[in-house]
Amino acid sequence: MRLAELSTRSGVSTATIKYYLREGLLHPGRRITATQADYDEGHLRRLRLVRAMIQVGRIPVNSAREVLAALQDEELDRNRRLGTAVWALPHGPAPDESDPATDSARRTATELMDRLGWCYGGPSGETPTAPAYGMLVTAIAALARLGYPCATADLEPYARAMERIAATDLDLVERYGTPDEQVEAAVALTVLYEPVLLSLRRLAEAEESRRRFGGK
Amino acid sequence: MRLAELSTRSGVSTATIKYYLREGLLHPGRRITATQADYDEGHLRRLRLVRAMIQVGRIPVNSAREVLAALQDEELDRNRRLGTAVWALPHGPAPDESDPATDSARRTATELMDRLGWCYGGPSGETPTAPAYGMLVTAIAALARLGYPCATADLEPYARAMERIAATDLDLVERYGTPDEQVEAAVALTVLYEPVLLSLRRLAEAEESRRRFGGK
DNA sequence: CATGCTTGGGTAGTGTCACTATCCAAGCAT
DNA sequence: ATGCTTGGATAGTGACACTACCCAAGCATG
Repeated sequence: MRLAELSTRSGVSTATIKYYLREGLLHPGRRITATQADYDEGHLRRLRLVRAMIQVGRIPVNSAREVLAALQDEELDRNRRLGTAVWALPHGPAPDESDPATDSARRTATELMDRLGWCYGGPSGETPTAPAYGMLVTAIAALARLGYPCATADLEPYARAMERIAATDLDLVERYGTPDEQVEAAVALTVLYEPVLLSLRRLAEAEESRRRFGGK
Repeated sequence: MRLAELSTRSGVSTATIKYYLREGLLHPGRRITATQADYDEGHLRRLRLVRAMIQVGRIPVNSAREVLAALQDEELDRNRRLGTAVWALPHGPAPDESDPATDSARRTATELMDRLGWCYGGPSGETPTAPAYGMLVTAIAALARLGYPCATADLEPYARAMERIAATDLDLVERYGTPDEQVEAAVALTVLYEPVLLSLRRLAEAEESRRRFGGK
């Protein structure tokens, strides 16, 4: 398959594919002549994954490259590959340590983790705090600054719901046979179910609001 | 309070505050002299909301302006104000109608809504499909193109979880007294709980993965 | 009252990001 | 031989969220 065909089959312009090749999100094709290269189904699949991560999952190109690199790092076992990949996902601004609300938020988050019995360490297990943990602290601090309640008890129902979601996620992942497939599936499902969750939440809120405040 | 004090109290640079004033995210201060203006606690509060929406909630400046405009539109009742505000939140690319996966995704989404008994219309009730609905269709289609299962039955547990989350959200909102406060709270909680949910999900996935695949 | 610093408003510039347009030589097709 | 297509490289584009600079008006200080 040549570049033009890869483009039509994926719906991505040749210019953009060339950009992804330059950025290392896609392996170079097999060179046929000095001016032609051959791409296969693997390229097509990877290209679709890249597009979905960037456009639907809103992952920056640089992060996508890191995630993909982690996916195929032969040095690592399955767990670490997955952990490293999720580690590379964007996670917003770091907590603002100069703000006292951050300290308070960090205490709330730690208390929540304790109550749930969660570890929040990295893939290597040496408990460098996960990026998602910083993301949580930042969000709790922002809510606190605005005067919205965010005590451990307020967060617990959300955490419990996410516990069930995570179990469902991993059930889906375990449908896949090989570790390689599982790791890719885990990343794809983590990233692409995010918009699914957020949109379902907004729809559910609209529905609940309609039910509570009159159905007209 | 003058601009400089607003800046130190909020932690936002004067240049950025001036930018927000220009963009209409913040009302102009009360003019004292030709070169001085006075800002109050309301400005500080609004500024913190704007910052949180943009930095933590990752809302573009233009969308934030629309959301805030809807919040204080005196023409509308509470439900419509809220609906209009949530309507203005970013919702990713529209579904790609030229792709057959989109048709299939739309059928899946409709079936899901039916099974849950949800409406998916707008705040005005005339059922122009909600932006969140398009967001859902886009995500399902992307998953389908990658070969990941996304049948109605796969989505239902996620939707059920979000149903409970939405109920919790609205319980929090109902703590607030006046409709004005409730509308602001609803938007703030919708936007700022999104990173909370996503980070909790990633932490829960890490925890669940640790439990299933060995805790070392 | 002169001097110099600060203030708020306006304009123009910056860095990042995700592409996109253009150019070029090599090749294939007729 | 001629002209179109291909892949690679370089430079440019438009959106975005600021950010730096300039200016005239004010206040503060000796």
